[in-house]
Amino acid sequence: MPKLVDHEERRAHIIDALLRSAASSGLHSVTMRSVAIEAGVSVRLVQYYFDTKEQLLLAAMTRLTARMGERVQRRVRASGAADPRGIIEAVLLEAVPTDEESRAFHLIHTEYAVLSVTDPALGGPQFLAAPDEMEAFLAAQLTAAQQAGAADPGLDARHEAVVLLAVSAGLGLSVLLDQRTADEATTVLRYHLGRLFPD
Amino acid sequence: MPKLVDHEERRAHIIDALLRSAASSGLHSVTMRSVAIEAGVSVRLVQYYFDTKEQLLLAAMTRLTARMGERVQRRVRASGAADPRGIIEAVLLEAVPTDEESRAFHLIHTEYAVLSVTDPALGGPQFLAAPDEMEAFLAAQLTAAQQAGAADPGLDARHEAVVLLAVSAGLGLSVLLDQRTADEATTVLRYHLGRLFPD
DNA sequence: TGTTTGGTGGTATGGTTGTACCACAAAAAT
DNA sequence: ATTTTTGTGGTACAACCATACCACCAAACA
Repeated sequence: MPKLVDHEERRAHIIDALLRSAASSGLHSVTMRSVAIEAGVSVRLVQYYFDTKEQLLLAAMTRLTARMGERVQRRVRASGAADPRGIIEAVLLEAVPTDEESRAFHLIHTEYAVLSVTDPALGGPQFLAAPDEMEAFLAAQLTAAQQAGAADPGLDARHEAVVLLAVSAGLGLSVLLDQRTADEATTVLRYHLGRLFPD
Repeated sequence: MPKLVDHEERRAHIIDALLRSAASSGLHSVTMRSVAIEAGVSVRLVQYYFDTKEQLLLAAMTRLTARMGERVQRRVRASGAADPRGIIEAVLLEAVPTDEESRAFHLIHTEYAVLSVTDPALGGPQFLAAPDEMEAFLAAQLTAAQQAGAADPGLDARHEAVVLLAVSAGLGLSVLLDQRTADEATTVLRYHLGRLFPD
């Protein structure tokens, strides 16, 4: 079997074109043609590597969540935080779109999420697994902080984890909608963390 | 001039058909035809009362936000709350979709909001005014509660108002995405309020 | 009574979309 | 050397969309 091109690399190239296109004009406006043009290939090629548009969208969503996960991990590592508070802060601040890439990711991710409510074709459980995991992780970090005496022992870790997730999602969305600047959102998030971790 | 039909009533009827259609299959999938069918009228009529699709969508958004505002007011009145805490709780709990109507409203509203990020035709400031007003209102209520000795005096009212708005939006979204039940969201929201208003 | 005007239906049209189909080149396998 | 197989381009097609256009009816006004 002749294999001249790296399939995965081609697919990634096309998906990135889709993400770029979706970032500027919205996920709803991406078409096979627009993706092809943005990627600098023919429509036939997009068809070749992703049989149908639905599969293309699905693959793009998978890649998107993967890239977002990488960003979180990189940020946590870059923050150099070892204590629960630093880790929590790093994780949650990733939900606030600062640079253009982050803004694009969150916008598209939100579009996918909203779309998945009415379109069952887009993996329903795709949007359930990650937050569930995150919630458990945050609760564990909070509990650890409480045991270390860093966090208010009166807190209900489980509930606070849900609040943290909700507030970061809500703040992120408000920044996306230009209701707030990223700096304001960051300040508020830090303030809220300060209430959980008394100095 | 012969005037057999009430224009506003006809428009409302068509818009409600749009909202019903959008609630079940998503705002992105509403077409002139689908709205006409749902409303039981001809496509020509939809054209007649709303010249273009864009105007139809705009009118529907206006009506949607109006209906949502009414719901908030009705809920506050129904709660019979006179103290800041009761009022705040009533207002924020309206962001949690419980009944089907509320769920539909919030879904469509969110779709509009996300759409407005990339589509400048949909009123940009439409989504800025309401939250801004709400934030000021919540901050004022919090300050009043602090002065009455009901709320923790150590709180930064302005920041807490932003947090409240974000957490209710985030919780509402998570309920919409079926990440959480409405009951869980309600419990968490009440828990969070309990932290601001010590018993 | 005739004529304007508001309300309605049906249909044509120009454009776009996802996808299927056909052809062809070149590398691998035989 | 010939026959697969993989990658690629171009194009055709059926469906659907928003909108423009044409015709008609009945109510109001003259």
